[in-house]
Amino acid sequence: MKLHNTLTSKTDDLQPLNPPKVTVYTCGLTVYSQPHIGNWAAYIYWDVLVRSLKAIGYDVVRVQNVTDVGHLTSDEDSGEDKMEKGAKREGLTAWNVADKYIKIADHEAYDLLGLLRPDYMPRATEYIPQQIAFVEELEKRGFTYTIASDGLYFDTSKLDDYGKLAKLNIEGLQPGARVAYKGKKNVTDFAVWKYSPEGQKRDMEWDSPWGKGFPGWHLECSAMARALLGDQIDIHTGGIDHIPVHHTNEIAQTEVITGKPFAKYWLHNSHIKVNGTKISKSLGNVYTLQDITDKGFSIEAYKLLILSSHYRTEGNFTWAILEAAQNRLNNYTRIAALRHQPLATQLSKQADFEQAALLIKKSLESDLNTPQALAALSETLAKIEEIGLHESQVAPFNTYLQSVRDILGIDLLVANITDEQRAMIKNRKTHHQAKDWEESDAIRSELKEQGIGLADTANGTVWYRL
RNA sequence: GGCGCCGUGGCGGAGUGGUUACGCAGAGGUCUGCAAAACCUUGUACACCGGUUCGAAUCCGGUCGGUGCCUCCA
Repeated sequence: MKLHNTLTSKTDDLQPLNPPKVTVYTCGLTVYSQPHIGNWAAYIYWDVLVRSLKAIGYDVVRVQNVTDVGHLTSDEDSGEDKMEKGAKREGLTAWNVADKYIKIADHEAYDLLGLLRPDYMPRATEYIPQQIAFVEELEKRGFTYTIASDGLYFDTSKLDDYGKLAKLNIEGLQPGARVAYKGKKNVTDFAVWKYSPEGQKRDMEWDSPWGKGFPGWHLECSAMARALLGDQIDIHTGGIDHIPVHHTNEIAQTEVITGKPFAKYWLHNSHIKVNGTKISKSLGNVYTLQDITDKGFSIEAYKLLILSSHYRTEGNFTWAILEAAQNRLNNYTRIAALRHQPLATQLSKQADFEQAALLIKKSLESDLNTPQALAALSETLAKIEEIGLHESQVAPFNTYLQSVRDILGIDLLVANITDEQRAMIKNRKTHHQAKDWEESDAIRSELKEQGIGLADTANGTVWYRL
């Protein structure tokens, strides 16, 4: 498996720390509002990553956290906690907001998108003792300092290699838009523990050796990754936006304590744009899965749209592009339905399904080249459409479709029609042969209402799902 | 201002120093009761300017353009 590693800026061969085990940590959602299609794009890619690793034979242990506290509205450690802000907006407590969006996200990810559930999905609020212990260790090593009535901060100047992931130019940060928060020793310093504002009661706050408050956002990933996966992990994934701050700070904290490289491979997905520009609330182009189904498109088509571009490419979303993906998917399912309708065609011309499956696997082993994998899938299906499926090839074809589902997460195992529907098709054939077009067409339109389309080909009538 | 990414045929989007990516859409044709599908034919792409090379869209430099993070948003 070759993967592009942000840390080395190169596409490296995956060499796990303890093969065949591969540990994967994915930065999860902050559960304070409705997830949008851009959020899901990232998880679709990492889902295929995990599926590919498993297909290769690795024993994957995956953690994906749930950020339910501490994520501020600014990377400057100023501003509000997104959770508390969401609570205010919805007239709920922060705890209720978290529960609400965890439920929604869960439904969308695992019911609608059909992603694989990670082995662990820890909530930051469930790991407060571990986070406090983590900060205590940082403090013991002299990496922290206090800003009165604000919080405990990590002193990034004490690290020689701070910013190695992002290749940060610390000097360059000074004159820019990024203004140092008051009291910080260095612009890049970040909070590991924030105090509850004086005279205010937060929904989420805990006692700590430094006073009542809540953990810094970056801390949770470091603490939970360590608690669940150990001092070192193989692969850490996340959005490209997390490179300069969040992941940089995770590395700083963890490596101070363990003295070892945190993650061996850092994978980052680019963001998908909408209408050629970034997804942003102020631009009003924040779409959800609901919007997709409301327009009559399928969630599976959206997955296909995402996988049609590489995870490191800035993808684009428009309704026209989604329509193209939907058409492509419809063609796939129409051909996949042939698994129930073998023809007495020439066996010698059949596709080599084992080879075809291997082609997909090889593409994904090449830094998760999903567009290339889909091209291979398209070519295989096109061949079946062209020559039909021989009776003896039904089983290999099904095996192939299963591997497509397992590795790409695209389910083309189209269900068979009912006996009744089969009888209707047979009945229509009788009328058709008798040139009784009226009756023949009536049956056809009745089937259409049941979601079954018919095509009279040179080899007879073929059905497909609409 | 700092850091980064990208520029491929109508749209989306891979890849490679010399060979058809692939998909969607379009055009012409064959077939066909109709419909749908299929099949055949069709686009000879790689921002621009230099350089390296026998040969570059693919490597190097520059120019122009777009876009992202640093601020609500993955």
